[in-house]
Amino acid sequence: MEAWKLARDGASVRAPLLASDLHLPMKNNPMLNEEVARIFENMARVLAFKGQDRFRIMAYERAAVSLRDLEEDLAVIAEAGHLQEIPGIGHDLAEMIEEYVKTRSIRRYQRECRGIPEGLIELMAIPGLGPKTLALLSKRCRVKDFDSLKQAIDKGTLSRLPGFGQKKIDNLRRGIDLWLGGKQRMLLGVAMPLAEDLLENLRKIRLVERADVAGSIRRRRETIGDMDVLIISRDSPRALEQAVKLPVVKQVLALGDTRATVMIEGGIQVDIRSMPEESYGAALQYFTGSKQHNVHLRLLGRERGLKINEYGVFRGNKRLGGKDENEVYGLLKMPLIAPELREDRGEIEAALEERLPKLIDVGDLKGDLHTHTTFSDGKATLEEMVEHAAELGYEYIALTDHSPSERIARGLDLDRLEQKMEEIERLRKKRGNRKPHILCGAEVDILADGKLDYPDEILARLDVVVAAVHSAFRQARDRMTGRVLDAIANQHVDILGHPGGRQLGAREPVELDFERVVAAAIKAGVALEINGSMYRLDLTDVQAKAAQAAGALLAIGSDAHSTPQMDQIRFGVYQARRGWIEPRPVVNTWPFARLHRWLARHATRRHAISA
DNA sequence: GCCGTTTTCGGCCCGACTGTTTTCAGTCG
Repeated sequence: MEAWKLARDGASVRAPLLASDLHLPMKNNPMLNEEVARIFENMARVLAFKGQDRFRIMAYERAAVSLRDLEEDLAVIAEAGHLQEIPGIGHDLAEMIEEYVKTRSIRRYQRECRGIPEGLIELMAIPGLGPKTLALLSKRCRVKDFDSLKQAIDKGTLSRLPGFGQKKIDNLRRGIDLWLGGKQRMLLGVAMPLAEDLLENLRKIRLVERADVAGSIRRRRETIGDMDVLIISRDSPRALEQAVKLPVVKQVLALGDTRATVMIEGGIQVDIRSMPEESYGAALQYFTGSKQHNVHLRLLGRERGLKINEYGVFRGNKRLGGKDENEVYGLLKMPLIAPELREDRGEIEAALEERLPKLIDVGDLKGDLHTHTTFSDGKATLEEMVEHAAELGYEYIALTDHSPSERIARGLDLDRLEQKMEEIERLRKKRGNRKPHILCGAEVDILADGKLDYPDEILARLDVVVAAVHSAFRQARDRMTGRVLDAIANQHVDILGHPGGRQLGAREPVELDFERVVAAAIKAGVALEINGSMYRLDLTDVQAKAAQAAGALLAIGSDAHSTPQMDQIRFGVYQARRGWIEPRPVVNTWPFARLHRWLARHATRRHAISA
């Protein structure tokens, strides 16, 4: 499987970056695990709605998470009889998975769903709307799906319910907006593997000479609406006919001689366009967008007497080019602009003046400074994480487990932290001179009052301190800003983790005076994180750009909770590229010696890191 | 419903926050 490398932009990739590149068996049905995970998730919701035992509910939730983390196909595991080796899968759930693999349905699930209106349970995914509220709404307001919920809110019937005030109703409205937004757009981290899978299948069709994804996926936007795919074929109608028969295609919405529209597994709509070879670059440029970027470009062309469309660049009827993207930009007297920059945020002017940034690439990273292990809520042991870092070719890795306030994540109390330090020391001895350097760190909660979750004398003994907000997200702007500034002012803090605190489609960012935070971070030499978790991508592209322009240091972290997730750091890099980020200010592109000097910038820290 | 190097039964996810209360229920992580 071809990784999503950025080779077409002249960048190189040093290490394999997909789990599929790392000798793991390929899934033969990438959606099967997800389908079962969704059923278990739904089962948990149904049981919660019925007010069943919370531990039973948790078991289903845990199983769903566990399945999503799986690299192998469930059908393969079931075949081998190893289902119960999956964490969180016992006798009963294994049986249910087997049944699903065989029959594509689970009788027990259907039994539990009986009598519950379709469309009711999914409402529980609305932030702020839990099982109790939903049960109440269902009983007292006849809410049975999204429409009836909306009606109940608009008619004002909710305010008559016990415990329902104006604020609660406003919150529910906000939750619905978030949910709708999250529903319409898919996370980049979900869409990219689907695109990858589709391209791989398209390229296997003999009549397809080339296939690429364009659109917002190619620009690496954090969420994706639909997918645009381009192909070259000598026989477009027949190639498209074969394309819509691929197993990943669930529904054919349109099929013509040069274009097909389909719905693929995962519920995403795909436009497949077949283009003549001489127009391919122009088409790739055109369908990559963004719209604003293209409008600006075409305007520029017109000033020079050129017409630009998806078939090429023309003067009158004379075709000047369009075979590849370089030609298109070249005819406008500018170098190729990386897809991530094409948002009309000044990149065209920068290209004309030859001051485009030299964008960071995955291959520039020399380590990961934000990871979790089994000491807190990670899935992989300390040693497994270090070993995977070695496979990625990293010079260093920081293991930054949670602090005690993060109870749900089994944050480390002082005893456990002591144990972790000892284990790291043992591992360092065992590994000798082999890379990577192992840094003992913590992701330390910034408590509601701005204090940190470990005392200073403990922080002083850590090699890397990532400080982050994990609670009291709704504090007013002044209070939240003061809280974060307090954390930055602590001399032991190195990185401000996921500064915005948002989760895509699920939680709004915190209210923060970002400029003041950047200024304080610069003064203190603290790096701002670009968190690579596909659910966070935080800083945003715009914030990252502003931070770099102001002179701030940055760190790109995977926030990995398992070894495969370490590879997701690429999403942080994509986000950085969208923010015009160059390698220079990103501390984890630095060689270890330089990173070490930075980490040891405060006298209290100088003794700490053993190398 | 899962899990087990004290347990095959009895633990497991409990504290913070919000909004609504006047002592607490629901939701979230």
